[in-house]
Amino acid sequence: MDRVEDKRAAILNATLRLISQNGFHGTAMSMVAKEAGVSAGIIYHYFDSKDALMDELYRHIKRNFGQMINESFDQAQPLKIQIREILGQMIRYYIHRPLESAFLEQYTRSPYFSSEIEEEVGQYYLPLLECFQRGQQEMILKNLPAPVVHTLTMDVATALAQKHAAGFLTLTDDLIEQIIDACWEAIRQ
Amino acid sequence: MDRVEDKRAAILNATLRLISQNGFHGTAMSMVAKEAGVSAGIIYHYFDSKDALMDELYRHIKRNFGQMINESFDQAQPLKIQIREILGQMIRYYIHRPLESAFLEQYTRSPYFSSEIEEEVGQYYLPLLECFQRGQQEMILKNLPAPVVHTLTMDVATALAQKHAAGFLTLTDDLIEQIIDACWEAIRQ
Amino acid sequence: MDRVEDKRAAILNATLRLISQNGFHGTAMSMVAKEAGVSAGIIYHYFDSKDALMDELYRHIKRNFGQMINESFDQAQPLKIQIREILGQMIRYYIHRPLESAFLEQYTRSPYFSSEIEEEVGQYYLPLLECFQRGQQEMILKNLPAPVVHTLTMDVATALAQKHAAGFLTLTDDLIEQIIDACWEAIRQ
Amino acid sequence: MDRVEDKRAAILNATLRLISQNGFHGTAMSMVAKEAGVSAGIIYHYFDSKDALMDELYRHIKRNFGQMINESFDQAQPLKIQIREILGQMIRYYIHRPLESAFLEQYTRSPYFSSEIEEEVGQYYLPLLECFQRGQQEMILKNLPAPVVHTLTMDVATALAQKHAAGFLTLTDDLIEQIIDACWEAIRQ
DNA sequence: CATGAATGAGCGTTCATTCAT
DNA sequence: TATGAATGAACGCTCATTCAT
Repeated sequence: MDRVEDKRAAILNATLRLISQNGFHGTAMSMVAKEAGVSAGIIYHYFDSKDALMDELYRHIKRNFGQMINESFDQAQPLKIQIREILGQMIRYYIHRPLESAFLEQYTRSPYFSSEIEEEVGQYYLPLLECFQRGQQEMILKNLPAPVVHTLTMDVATALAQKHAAGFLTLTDDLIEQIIDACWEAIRQ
Repeated sequence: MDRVEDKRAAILNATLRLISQNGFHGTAMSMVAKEAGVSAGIIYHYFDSKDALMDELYRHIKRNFGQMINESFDQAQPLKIQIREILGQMIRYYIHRPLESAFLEQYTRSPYFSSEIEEEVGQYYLPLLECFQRGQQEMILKNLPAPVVHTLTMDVATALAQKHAAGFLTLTDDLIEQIIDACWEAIRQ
Repeated sequence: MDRVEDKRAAILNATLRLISQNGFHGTAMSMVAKEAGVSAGIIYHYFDSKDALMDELYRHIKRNFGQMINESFDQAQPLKIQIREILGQMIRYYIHRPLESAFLEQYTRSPYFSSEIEEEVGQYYLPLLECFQRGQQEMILKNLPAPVVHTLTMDVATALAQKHAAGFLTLTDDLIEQIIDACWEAIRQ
Repeated sequence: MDRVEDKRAAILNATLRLISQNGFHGTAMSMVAKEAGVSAGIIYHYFDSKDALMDELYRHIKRNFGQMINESFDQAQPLKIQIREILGQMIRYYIHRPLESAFLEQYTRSPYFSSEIEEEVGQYYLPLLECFQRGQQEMILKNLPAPVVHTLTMDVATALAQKHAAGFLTLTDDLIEQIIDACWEAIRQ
């Protein structure tokens, strides 16, 4: 990885750390610069604006998450096992990445959130969507709209990751398994 | 209700409307004043600061919600019916109050959110908590920590209310019933 | 004149002084605030933006100039005397107001200058235009387009006022009379 | 012309084009670099600073103009014809070079404009000045100070060239002749 | 109680200039 | 010579908060 990519990545990482702690409003560009160890001006060499930086970070996180999900498919397994496995990956992913989950919660409730970007990152989740659709066709899952399924799984995961990070809750491996079971019960037929 | 309370209430209502639309960052105190039909200065007679106004609004909403929940208890019913009824009230409450649910989502992810206030508003939910505890003792509900149950019910409700308000989803009465069923399946033994 | 108008006027005057010395680029809003003896923020209470402040100042100066010109008409005089009189007023006006003439020169060559505002302030000059038109109809003046006449009179006046202010030239009353004669010779039939 | 001079000239040309369109304030050094097809850093190899670049461009234009004027002298003609010829050259020069005239108008009203540079470029105009002086001695021209004569001829030319370029006026050959006549009438005895 | 003009720190962003390569 | 990433001071502007009236 060359210098240029290092600096770009440093800015994105600093942004992630600060936003998850202080929110969008509480994170000044000058703070990002300081945290990343660069000057204030150079951020605008890599990103057009604060908004563009946020959008880029969102895409980055969603892309990583999508890749992880796609890699975890085991087509040899029966659909029920596949779906439970995906569910577990999703929940564990955010629980082990409190910064990312805090950022996503902020982002999706902010004016930055737009249909265009949603459509763009949506492509990373086509295999996942298809899997859930097959689950509904084969009567393994309830016939709920995709956003509802999304809420009953991923939104629950990010919310719990936040509570864990904030100290309202301690997520042990055992408890994580129980949560996976609960989510599965919510969406299964 | 006298004049003083009218003005206080007008400020709180204006704040709710603006925050749910524009977020904390997008809502200037001068906008609140205009929306409420009062001068900018007088807000500081009723509230110590912008933060205090937000905290007060949070308490107000949580108090209302708590009252509604407490009023809906029907002790004559068996516990299972009681819990399902509460579940339905919780979900319907936020789905029919998109402003409140938008505000809560913003607030709980912001730096305003603190343990002290959580503890304070927690008192309104003691009967509810007790009911869930009995459900767990009687083996009707899974033995999950309170914040997890909270996430699987109220957080799901606020998230879906938001998606409904944003147009990503249309919540019919039928779909609401299905969501209630899903939440019940998630938490029941 | 009340306090509010005093402060508005103080800001406009400070702007005029600074722009005529330093140009648009060289005049920061913070300098205007300091020069006017007010805080930086309050300027935005009276004017929407730096651009709007400049536009307002331009309108202000053009309005004053137009009033002066209109008041100097003496309909009892023959047209030739009237036109020479107007010419003298125009030239003297800017020569005695180097700040205004410096501002106008800056403004008319800047991106602020727009057809809409030109049209708006143009109304103050209808009697003047009409007078020149009659001069052309009566074969007293050359049949030149209005912008050319404008250049041969007002633009010459502002340019000379600038050179006087910059010390490249000393404008005595005698010299001013000679300049009036020269402009008259340029436009007369 | 070698590479070095090519690059220097490219930077000066790019600057002329951009300044005439966007003004000093609207022309960033990075824009000059892009327009000239060079890197931002190299400009500082050829010019000490942005100010020095502007000064150099001013000298360049004034030198060209001076050369043109000096070459157009026809000593065989009577003085009156010579002066009228020079007048025509001056006016036509700027009218056919709107970029240069736009730049000059910006420059002469800016903080860049200084007596030292004026003195320096003044040398290119000695033959011209001498010619006007002879005109005054021979009672062909009015006995006006040099800056006034300058304003009544060159400043009029640049102002009209600007109005032509901005579309406020259309300068036909006929009209240009009329303007030359008007300027002549202004300065002749 | 109530107003809204006033403050000033802080924001996102730009850009002339430098310097490691 | 030449590049363009990097710097950081300065800009226009916002807004929570105060205070004379």
